[in-house]
Amino acid sequence: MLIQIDHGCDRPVYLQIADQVKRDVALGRVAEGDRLPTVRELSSRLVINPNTIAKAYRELEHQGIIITRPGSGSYIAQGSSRLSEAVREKLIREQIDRLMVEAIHMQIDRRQLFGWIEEALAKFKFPEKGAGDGEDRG
Amino acid sequence: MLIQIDHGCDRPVYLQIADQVKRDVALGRVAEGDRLPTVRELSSRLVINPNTIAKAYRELEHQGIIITRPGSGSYIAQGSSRLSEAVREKLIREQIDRLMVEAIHMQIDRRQLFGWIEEALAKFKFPEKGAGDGEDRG
Amino acid sequence: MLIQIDHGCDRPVYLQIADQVKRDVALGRVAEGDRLPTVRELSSRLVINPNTIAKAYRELEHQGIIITRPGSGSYIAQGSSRLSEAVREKLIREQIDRLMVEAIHMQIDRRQLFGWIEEALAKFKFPEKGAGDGEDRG
Amino acid sequence: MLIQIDHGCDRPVYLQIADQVKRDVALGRVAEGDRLPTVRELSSRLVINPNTIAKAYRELEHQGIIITRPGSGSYIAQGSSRLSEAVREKLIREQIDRLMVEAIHMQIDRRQLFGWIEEALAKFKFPEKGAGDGEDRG
DNA sequence: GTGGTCTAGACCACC
DNA sequence: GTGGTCTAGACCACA
Repeated sequence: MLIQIDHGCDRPVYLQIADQVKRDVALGRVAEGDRLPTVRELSSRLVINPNTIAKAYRELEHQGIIITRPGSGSYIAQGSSRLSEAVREKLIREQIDRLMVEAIHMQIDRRQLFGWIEEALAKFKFPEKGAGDGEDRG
Repeated sequence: MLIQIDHGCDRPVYLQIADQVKRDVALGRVAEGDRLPTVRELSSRLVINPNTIAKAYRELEHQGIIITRPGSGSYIAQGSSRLSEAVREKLIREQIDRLMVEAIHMQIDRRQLFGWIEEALAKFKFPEKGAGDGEDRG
Repeated sequence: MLIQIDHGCDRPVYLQIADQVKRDVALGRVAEGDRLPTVRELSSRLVINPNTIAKAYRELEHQGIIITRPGSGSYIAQGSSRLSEAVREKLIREQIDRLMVEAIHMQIDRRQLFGWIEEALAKFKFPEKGAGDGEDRG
Repeated sequence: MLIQIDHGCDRPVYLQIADQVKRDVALGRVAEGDRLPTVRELSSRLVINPNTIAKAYRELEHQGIIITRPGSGSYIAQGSSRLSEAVREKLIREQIDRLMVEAIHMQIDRRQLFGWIEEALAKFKFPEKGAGDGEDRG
């Protein structure tokens, strides 16, 4: 699992790590039950304090993305969201709105933005509920 | 200009204010040259420390969204981003990716997400510059 | 808010703190919106590292018991459990079973245990859904 | 003796094992003098490190639940707690309080909780010593 | 070996 | 003033 930290970025390091693990799960690059790098290994690889890695893993565990077994290591959990449907819709729609606002202020036009979104929709591995819906996209 | 603060939300107050000003510009609710409420007025209306309002305005000015004329007030600036095209594309695509990651982890399916995005694309006021804008960029 | 730490106990200090805050909420000793002691104050009062207090508060926030606003402080949130009904029942019944097992191995007899449980049921402030259910108990 | 390990659970494996042995004693499924599986047998059956099993047995022996005779095996001991009466009462009452706190935060109502407790009280095999045991204690 | 807890202290963002 | 992040390092529990 490749993880990169941008120390110039204002996002906290521990969240950058959590983001990237979540991203790899979302992209299908890691599967349920896969073992994550140990705290110490990632710590020495990224030259970051072990506590910071541990904090990232704890955050992921709180979100139900991984489970961590003391003495053994951390593993990708089953994908499950504990939030109600209404709350999830609200959160995602807010995030979409923020994206629109940013794009407009950066003078991205609608067609360009739409193109990038389509690329992203194709790139990620969505959980398709029905059969035969999106197999030829990703 | 209507601004509402959610103190239960984890987003800093000064960014909530800046977000909403930017949003109103993006939605076309306010236009270039419009005057913003004074720091003092907004401060008493929202029952928020004036320093916080001032910080929000400073943030907006830094992003080029408004201009502040000492002794006169703050005004909506021309929509122009000072960032290079490459940086703007990178930032927006990162934001799109984060949206995909969150949606997947909240088990939103692709079709549902696409629907919400289409609604948002329609709702906001994009600067359409004609058809020949970014097609040869790569 | 009175909080006491037993350093001889094997339960982590940060969980002892979280337990006692939860307990005070459950007993009705603090109400929604009440402010908790600041991290620094509790830290100096209990002679415990501020990070440990902060960890307790973060745990409470993850459980939805409190909300914490940077720069302002931490406050009791609305009582809400995010777990599904089935999961909640399973967790509580497991805890009841553990109680029975311990009591039996400590040779507490059934009547004695029942008495203590009745006392506890009366002592705590349960959310009574219907009208006129348990007012004469607590 | 059936023992099952939930690796997803946060309770340490060695305590899960000890819990289940204690539970079987409390339920009357095993009686004094019964022989426990050997460390080696349980180790291979549960696919768990023998050290972990040994630790569970050590814990049980420490609590006086089992006795281990080197070269012979481990056996269920006589049910007797080495703790003083006051300490036992304190420990059990604390456990009852924790149960109340958790139930309240999970929004279980008093009647529902009482029902579950009654079921558990009936399910387990308490050592009823007659009616005149602890009436003048507290 | 693994992760968890706790301490001590620096620095930053927010109000 | 408030809490948040990160570092450094000691010690413990678990497998």
